[in-house]
Amino acid sequence: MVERKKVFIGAAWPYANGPLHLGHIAGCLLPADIYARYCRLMGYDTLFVSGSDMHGTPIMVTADRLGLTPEEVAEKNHASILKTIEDLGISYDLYTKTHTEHHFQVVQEIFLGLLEKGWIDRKTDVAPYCPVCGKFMPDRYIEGTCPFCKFGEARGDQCDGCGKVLDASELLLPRCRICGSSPEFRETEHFYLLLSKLEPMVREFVDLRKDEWRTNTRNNTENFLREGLRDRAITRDLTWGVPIPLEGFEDKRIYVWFEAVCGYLSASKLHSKIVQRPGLWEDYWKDPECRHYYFLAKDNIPFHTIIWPAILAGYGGLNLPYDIPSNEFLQWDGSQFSKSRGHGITVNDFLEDYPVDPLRFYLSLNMPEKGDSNFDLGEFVQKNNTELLGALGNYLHRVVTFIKNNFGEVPRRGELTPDDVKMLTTAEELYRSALSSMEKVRLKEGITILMSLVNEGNRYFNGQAPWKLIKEDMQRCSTVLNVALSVGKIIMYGMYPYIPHAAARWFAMMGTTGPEDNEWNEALVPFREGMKLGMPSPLFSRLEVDTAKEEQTSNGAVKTVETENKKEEENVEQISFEEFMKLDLRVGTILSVEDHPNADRLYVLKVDIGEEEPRTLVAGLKRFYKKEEMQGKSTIIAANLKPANMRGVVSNGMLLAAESNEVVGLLTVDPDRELPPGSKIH
RNA sequence: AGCGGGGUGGGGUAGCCAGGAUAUCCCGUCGGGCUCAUAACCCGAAGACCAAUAGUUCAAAUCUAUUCCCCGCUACCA
Repeated sequence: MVERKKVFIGAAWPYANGPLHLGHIAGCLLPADIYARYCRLMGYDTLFVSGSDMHGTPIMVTADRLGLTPEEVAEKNHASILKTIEDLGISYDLYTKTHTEHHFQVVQEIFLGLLEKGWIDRKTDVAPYCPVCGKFMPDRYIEGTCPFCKFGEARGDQCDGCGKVLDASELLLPRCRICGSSPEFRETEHFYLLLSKLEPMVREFVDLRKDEWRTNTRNNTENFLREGLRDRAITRDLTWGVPIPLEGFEDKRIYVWFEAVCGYLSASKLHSKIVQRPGLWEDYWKDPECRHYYFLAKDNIPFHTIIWPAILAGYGGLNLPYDIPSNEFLQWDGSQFSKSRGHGITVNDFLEDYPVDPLRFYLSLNMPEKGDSNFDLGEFVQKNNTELLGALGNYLHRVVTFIKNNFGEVPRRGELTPDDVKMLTTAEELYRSALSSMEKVRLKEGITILMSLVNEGNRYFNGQAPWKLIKEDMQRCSTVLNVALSVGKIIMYGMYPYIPHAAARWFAMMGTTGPEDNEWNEALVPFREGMKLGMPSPLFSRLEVDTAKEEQTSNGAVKTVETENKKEEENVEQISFEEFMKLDLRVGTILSVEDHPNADRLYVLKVDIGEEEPRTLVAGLKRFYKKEEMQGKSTIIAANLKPANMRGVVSNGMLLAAESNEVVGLLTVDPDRELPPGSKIH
């Protein structure tokens, strides 16, 4: 007997700093699920896992702001993500999380393994330590004078003045950004993953596999390798994360980017435990025939093509990735989903208004496999109504209701005409071709092929016109309907990975069970003649854009931890008149507007505020104003703002502008009054 | 600025890696058919110098070079 093909499928671990939005779904969860369902249908021995990534600084920051513990924040979001996964019908064998004893153990095992083999080394470094705050400071929390250009506000990792990458210890006159006190440089010992030593193995792996990867996966990775790999610190002076399994490191944790990817392995092992087959995970991780697929968005590529393979190769004895189908981003209303800006919509919110399978269907058609794609509500509704319902749903429904009304059971197939044969052959061909697209993880192509089969079905049905045959030639009518129903069966087998809920409902209606594992072939076997049919009811319903809702969502009603928090911030604190008067607001006339030499979104302005020399200001208005539009305008300037270096140009003050929903307008001075530059505002 | 992706009929897209004869599909527009089906389905028509230029080739949307534009990431958005 031929051994079953084995497949491990991992979907990138969502970061538990907020609920999932549609972008996450389109980029990793959904494609991974479709692929997993496809694999099971093909009879592959499949393991499909993921989990929530719970550690790291951003979660700590959120926790601080909300007055919660990091664990509370992460758990809350984990719960929300779990709900989304369930609602979407993502068929994980296990969805777990990184903040578990089990995960700790697995990570620590890998860590120690690498240490033992010499792939991890400890290096003592001096790091800035703030005696007032009582902790080591992350690079971006320290500022000082750049040793190269003497710019006074260089950050610990990079100087904004000259753009040079810095080490915090190089800074002159360093200070803590939180309390302003000057940090001490204390010795701290950290562990480094010696990527420079692992590089040959990574390179070998990449060269072996890259030809089958998507363009963006390949290019991103090669670019990374071209610059050569640098050793990276994999521990941090933090308390939120996976503990280091060695004495003397109680105040340090293994950093997320090392630890989170290990989740694929820890989740696999946990799954074995849960199903009470302790050695099961080895089938997937130690059998070299098992192919590993990782589904992720493009921002995650190097972690899966370089770092994770490096860890695995260094540790030894475990399978490296096979394919890494990375997706571009799904946009909402023309721009990036963003939790912090409240742009986009969460899946949970979306599913309150619309059913799951139309969403899965639309995202499948619109998957950002090649380039960024846009989620458009109007288009979503339209695709649902015309393709999912109009073409697919209607085909199945017209066939089944016709049969139900006239036969009540699967009609007999008599002698086949060339038309019938052609229909059946086409159906089989397209079905096989769709499966082969899915095999190559060309999921968009797969569903498109299936939709063309739906088209063929409708055409056949129209051409044969069973509603006429029923009056003229009962036997012929019966055959046509049998063929049409068989085509429907094939379609729904093919569609099952994409719209599993609808598929299951349809098969239930037929009085059978839905596609089982290893049943892809069953699609080509006609339903048993004489089998009684259940009561047909439409699979999909017509949708409408709820305009009120749309208004709300496109205005950014993403219910995230962030926005909840924002609301609190909007309860603006009252300040005294004296405090207000601290602001030196002046009328300023914009003399000139130039592009910033080193930043895409910035202008450099010369503004006359009544001083001898015009002020130089930097403003991020490029997206909202043309140069000519700003030239000559009298606007309001905050004149006593601390100067700031904006990517190499020092800005002495700030233009005042109002913003609402991405519409930005400068505040200008009443042109009917003579108010010279420098006039004080109060 | 560095990196990645992309520019295809009115809108949204497929095809490009492995170059070939009428450039795909959905919507929209126009005309027709059908009446089994959730006003769904089917047929036909109009509409694209495949971003631009140069090159390779018997042959280019597809390969090469250059340019322009869009999007994202990084940075930054005072």
